[in-house]
Amino acid sequence: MRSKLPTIKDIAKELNVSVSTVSRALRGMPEINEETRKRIVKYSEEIDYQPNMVATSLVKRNSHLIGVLVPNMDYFFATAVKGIDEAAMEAGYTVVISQSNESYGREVANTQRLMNSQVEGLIVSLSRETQNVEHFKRVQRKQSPLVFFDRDFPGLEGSKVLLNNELGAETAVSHLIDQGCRRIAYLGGQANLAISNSREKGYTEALKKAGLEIKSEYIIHGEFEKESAYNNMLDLLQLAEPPDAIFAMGDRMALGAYKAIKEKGLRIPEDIAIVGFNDEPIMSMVSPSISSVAQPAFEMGKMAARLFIEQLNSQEGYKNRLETFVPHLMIRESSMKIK
Amino acid sequence: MRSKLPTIKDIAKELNVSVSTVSRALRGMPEINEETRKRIVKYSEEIDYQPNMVATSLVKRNSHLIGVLVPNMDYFFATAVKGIDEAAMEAGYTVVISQSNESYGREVANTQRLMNSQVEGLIVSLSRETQNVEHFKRVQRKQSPLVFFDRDFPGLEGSKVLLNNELGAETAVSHLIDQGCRRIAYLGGQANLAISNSREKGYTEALKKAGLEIKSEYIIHGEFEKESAYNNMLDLLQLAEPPDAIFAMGDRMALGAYKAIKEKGLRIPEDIAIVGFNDEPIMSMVSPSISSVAQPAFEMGKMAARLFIEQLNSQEGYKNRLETFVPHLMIRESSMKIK
DNA sequence: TTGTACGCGTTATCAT
DNA sequence: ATGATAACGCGTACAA
Repeated sequence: MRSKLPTIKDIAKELNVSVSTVSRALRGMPEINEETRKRIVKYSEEIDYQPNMVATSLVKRNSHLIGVLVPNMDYFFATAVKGIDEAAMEAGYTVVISQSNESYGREVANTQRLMNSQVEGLIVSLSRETQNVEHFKRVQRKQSPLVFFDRDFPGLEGSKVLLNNELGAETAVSHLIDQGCRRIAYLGGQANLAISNSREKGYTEALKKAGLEIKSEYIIHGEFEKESAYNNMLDLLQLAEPPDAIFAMGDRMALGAYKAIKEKGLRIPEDIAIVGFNDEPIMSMVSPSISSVAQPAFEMGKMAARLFIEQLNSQEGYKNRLETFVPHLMIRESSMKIK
Repeated sequence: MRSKLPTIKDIAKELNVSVSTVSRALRGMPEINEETRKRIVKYSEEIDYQPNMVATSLVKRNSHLIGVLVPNMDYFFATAVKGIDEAAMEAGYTVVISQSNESYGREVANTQRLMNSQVEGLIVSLSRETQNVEHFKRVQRKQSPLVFFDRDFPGLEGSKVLLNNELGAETAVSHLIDQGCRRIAYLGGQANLAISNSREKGYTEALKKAGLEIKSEYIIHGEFEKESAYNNMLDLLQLAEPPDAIFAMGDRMALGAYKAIKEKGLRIPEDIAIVGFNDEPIMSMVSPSISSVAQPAFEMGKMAARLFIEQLNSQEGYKNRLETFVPHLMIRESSMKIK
């Protein structure tokens, strides 16, 4: 279906003026007679004329579309996307979102698809599976802006908006130490994940600074899901010296540990304190509420969009930028031993 | 930045053939000499030629872009969008997402923005504030496909993908009755909201069928947020005959009630049972876990995209379609009084 | 099988 | 102040 829409040609014909006059009038160029401009504007509104952005894009060589590729739409990414959207909108850009579902294959496919969908460049957060970033080379060869956020990878080239994960972890663990915890365990992700490693580093740093021993049996590399953390927590509870605090690299994992601890009849935070990472809404909804390291997701998204547009408007020889954000610890019941 | 990209013209010049030959070869048209096609394909790959979709869109008069407008990115919509994306991708379409943040003003603005961004039509879920749907008339005048999902409004014209909310509510309340509950309260939204009313209707239906009295003090019209439900629940507990079960029109509200009940030292489900609506992940994560009515979000999204594409490919005189989905009750600890 | 020429809707350049 | 015309990159009748 879809019938033919009116174009500036139709307007020109109807009003006996040239297309250029119509074009100029509609775009409010100065050199137009006020009379004719009014006639043109009036008639355009009558027939509900809408400019065809595709044609404009072709001439101007831009689509004003930004491709966004995220692993999923959990709270963090949904919020970040809102930030991207807001900044993009302000600058007159529209966002095309695509989810990789944490799958490398889909990430590659979606990268292609987005680039073929007229987007002017990409804002990307890598999938958890991604261990190869060749598919982005194409984007760069095209000289298109490429901004990564939240997730990094060795050898990745492009502007980046990252969180100081190490600092976040260190802050969280130091807080647990301040609360009197001495046997703090780390529930982390697979050993090759950049984010997990940064947070682990922050964890060990905090322990070192406090002069506490780093015990390998307190450092767990598991899956991201709740179930995995639940099982790992049960194992931790079997230790001769079970931990008196848990720092989890993600809220899902924190919730798994939380469940295991509760089921064993132990008290939170009295017996075992917990701090998670991401500050998902659920953390404040459960009882006792759970402390968590919050990321400025919205701000990070905004910044990503800003870097994108900056690069778009830049001249030859743009240098990739790196913006690092500082996380903020949300202290809740699960880690408040000292009232 | 952004340098000039190679076009079929460049390829034609380099290979001493005409642009039409290149165009045909690249799109695998049959009437091309196998020799020349190989030369062309080979060279195109060498210089990493990427077709300019903007130009193609202009000629073909389609952008293969679907505009999606959702109120937010909570679990339901995130999942629905995944469904839309999947079906769209299969059909060669790309999705442009925009969030209204439950604001009428943003909905209107985003509708305009999307339509100006070359999308071929819209898949929309209304914002909670929306009480006027004039802004969609424009889309329809353009003969563009318009599909609404999840949220309806009187007088709204377009294809629709809805949930049988009444049935969902009735199922939930009947289940509570089966579990022995007799004083069931309904935590609903503002009185002018279609979804809230449908669910309220299901609630009263179930009571009627069981021959139970419908008490107005058990029917609450509040806000969607947890806090509002929390306060309303506290009020309910003050009644001479407090309810022995809560059916909430949304999970957030269920969580608010949940919190109030727990704080008052009452047991769930023994003293008061709870059923929510939406089946957000959190419902299975808390303890006791909370029953909830699940919507087939992914399938609903897929269907919306299918209707969209169907309409796009249809001839003159397409009739709007209505697809209704059946919800499914997830029974969990919060409503299992009979083991 | 291949080439020529025009059109898609708009903007930009150069005249008038 | 306005008009004619050539782009933008690609697809496609029509010709050859």
